[in-house]
Amino acid sequence: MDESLDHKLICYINKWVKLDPEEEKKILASFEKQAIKKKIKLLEPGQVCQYIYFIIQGGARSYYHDAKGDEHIYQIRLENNWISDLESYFSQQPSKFYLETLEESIVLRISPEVLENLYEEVPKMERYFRILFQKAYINSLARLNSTMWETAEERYNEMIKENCDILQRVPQTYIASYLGIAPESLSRIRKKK
Amino acid sequence: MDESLDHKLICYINKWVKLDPEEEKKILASFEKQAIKKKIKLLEPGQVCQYIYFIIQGGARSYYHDAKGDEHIYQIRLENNWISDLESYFSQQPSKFYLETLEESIVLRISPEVLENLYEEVPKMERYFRILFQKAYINSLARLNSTMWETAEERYNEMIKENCDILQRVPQTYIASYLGIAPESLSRIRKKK
DNA sequence: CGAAAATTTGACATGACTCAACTGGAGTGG
DNA sequence: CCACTCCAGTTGAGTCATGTCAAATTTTCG
Repeated sequence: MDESLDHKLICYINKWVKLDPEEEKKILASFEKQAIKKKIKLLEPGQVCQYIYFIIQGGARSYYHDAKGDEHIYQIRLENNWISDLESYFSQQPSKFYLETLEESIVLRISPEVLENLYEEVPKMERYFRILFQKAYINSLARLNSTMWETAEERYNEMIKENCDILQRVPQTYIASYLGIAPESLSRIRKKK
Repeated sequence: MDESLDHKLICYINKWVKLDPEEEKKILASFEKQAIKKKIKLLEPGQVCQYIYFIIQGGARSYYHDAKGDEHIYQIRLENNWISDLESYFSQQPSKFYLETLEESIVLRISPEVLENLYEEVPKMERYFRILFQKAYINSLARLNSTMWETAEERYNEMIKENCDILQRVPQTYIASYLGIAPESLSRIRKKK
């Protein structure tokens, strides 16, 4: 498998903390690379989430089925992003979620134990994840806010402004679910333009 | 001012990382205590958010005015919780939010520069905040999900189950706004019971 | 006690959902 | 290479939860 891809993770982390070569080596040694075909499940409800995944290539989504059996998409992530069920991963309790590739993908994965060790060995990683979660939290609050107070149309327009690549690569139904809209409604919104 | 209150912060942090007395001292030295009357603004739109606040006693909310001038509440926090506008605080860009006490309150506050120093002096704090943001992110995703896929009534019921104390101490209009419901609708939901 | 604020109630409007039918393009097999 | 199926997306009609606006009522607090 192409070793140069590992570099993407290091690049990404280096945006927020400055790593020396020794640290980079330790980090890369902590992750396992995995190649996955399209529409393959990395996690299913009832299982404990064993890994955080960094997507080097491809994409994935997390979703679940509610009490009525309806499917709702929590996250859609393409390359250079993390995906997991953090709640299950950190608590080591069974997950309610599916984790599934959207495309043929390559990921780097790390288990909670190895991550704990990595925090000890490379304290900058603790800093990196502190910053990562801080930003994720801020983003999530913004998304929460737009879901509460903006119309479906406004939310869709913001989405295409910021993530036009996702639109090209992911079925419309998934986008709709991610935005909290019925697929029919999203279709009508798109027609208006 | 009552010194014993400082202990609350240490207790709270000690739930997640084990501090020795030396570290506790450094942490407490980094925070400034502030007593604030009811309905006082700690931050207004246009200002840069200078502090993260740990509420020892009392409570606060963050809110903003949208383009139409309507007020929306982002967060409601009582004692033993953090409140701030993290986006402004970490980016040092002007905030869009108000931060206002709900009751007469006592807080411990810390500026970004002092917090950076504290991370250096007491690396466990970096770990603590990593865990804090991690949990905040997970909670925020859950709140997002319930806003998207549950009815106003379901959301209200979950709220009273988990935060019945907030209900007693905060005007209903605020709860409604926090839940993303019109105050009239919340009133009708409550009547049904 | 009285003014101001918060909450409730009523009447009505509407954005978005649901369900069902239709369309069109992609992939499959004869 | 053409029919056939399948699935995502679209369209239409009807419904419903929740919002809006205005008025009435209750609560709060100086």
